Amino acid sequence: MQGMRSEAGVLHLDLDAFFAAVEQRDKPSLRGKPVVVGGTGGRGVVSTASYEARAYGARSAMSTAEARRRCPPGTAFLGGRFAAYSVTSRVVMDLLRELSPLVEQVSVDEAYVDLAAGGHDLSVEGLTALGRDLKVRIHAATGGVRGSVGIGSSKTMAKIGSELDKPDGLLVVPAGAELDVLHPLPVRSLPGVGPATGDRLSAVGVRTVGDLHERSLTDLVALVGQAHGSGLFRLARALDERPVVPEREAKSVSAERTYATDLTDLGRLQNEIRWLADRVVARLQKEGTAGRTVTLKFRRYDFTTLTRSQTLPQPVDDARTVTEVATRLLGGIDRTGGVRLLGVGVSGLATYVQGDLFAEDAAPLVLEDEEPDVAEPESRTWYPGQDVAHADMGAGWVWGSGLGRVTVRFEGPRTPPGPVRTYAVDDPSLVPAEPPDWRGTEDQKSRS
DNA sequence: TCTGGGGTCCTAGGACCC
DNA sequence: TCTGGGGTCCTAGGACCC
Repeated sequence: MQGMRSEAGVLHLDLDAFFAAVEQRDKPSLRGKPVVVGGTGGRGVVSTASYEARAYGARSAMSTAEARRRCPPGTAFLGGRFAAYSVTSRVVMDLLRELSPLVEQVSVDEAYVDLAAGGHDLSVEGLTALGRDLKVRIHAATGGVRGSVGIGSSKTMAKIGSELDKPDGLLVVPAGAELDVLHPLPVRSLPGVGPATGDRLSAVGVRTVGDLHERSLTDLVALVGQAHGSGLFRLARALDERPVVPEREAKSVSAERTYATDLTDLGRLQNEIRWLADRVVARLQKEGTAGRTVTLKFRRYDFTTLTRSQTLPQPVDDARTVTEVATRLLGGIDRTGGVRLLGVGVSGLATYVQGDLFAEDAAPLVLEDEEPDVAEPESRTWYPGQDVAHADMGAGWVWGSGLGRVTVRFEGPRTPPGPVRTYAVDDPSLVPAEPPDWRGTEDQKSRS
């Protein structure tokens, strides 16, 4: 059948209660006991509950407070040691790479392997032996961590296979048996069907994948949208040709923080934004990348969440610009009642080299009357976010710089959005000034 | 003490261009 | 003067995943 491999050549591995398993491995006293790893503060949530803790009802994404209520005295609540998880994860991923050059790591504890690309015996017996052997090697190499393996003709079938037989499971779905496995399952067990989609489907009587199979493409698209609808239509028929892709470029980098108590003080909010921007920028620089869009995420005391973003003419990776753009975005948000969470992100990423090329031919700015002399060497240090004065245009701030020119937006902290102009870097009528005074955002807010 | 932190993808509307 | 599509970019929000 079109869209389905004729053999079960994709493997999915999911490590069982991974964080908790590493803790139990490293602390023998925790073995056999309920262990909950996650945020331990007042607003923490559970990352991983050991199977012993799951027996009491502890679950991932549950508030830690709720997990404490459910679990008996003696349950270990741990904050998590991500370096240890990361090292253990690498050991496992290296084992997978011995199976095939095509390994797609989805997260620290999950990966797909294209077994067909690894030249394996893809008979059911061969695959079963391979899966069994892999599980044994993982357990030995990690010192006790176990995983569940699913093998099928597509990523979806492999993932469903590992899901159906965990923990410590192994399920091979032979080519041709897909629909028999799929159709009795609740739609919620399909990857991509969450609470919202589940409710919508349920409302029209679709509870199992078999029910889904009976619906027309048109109905499904009308119900959940074009992309999701056609995806579900195909999934119900086990049509999934997504390849196993080893490395994917990151598309965004972000950092966010939930505060133990809601913040109201503007100075404190600004400090937090700076701290978040520093973290994001450190990672951008480590990866040698930069991005054009800066996003501020904002969660109010009542959990309503909004984002504000601004796309800059050129990619940025410096703390100053990211901080200032994010701080500016904060100015437009009503903070009444307090802030539960702040986040700062940078997206539209490009590598440094690509970034320069991009800026060269895609800078959406018309060069102004004074022809910038690109050949002229940069005689002065300009950095995005810097305040400047211009003889004709008045006060502004540096939006982007590079390639012998500087882009200025004439929009000071106390002035409304103004025009954008690009000048040669040595334009004498452009004069650096003092850093902006962000206390001005209060004025900005009351005026809007 | 309800509801973390890091992501991806999709949708929809408006601006703008051809 | 009115009416028109298509395409891209940007912004905001939502669903989902681990």
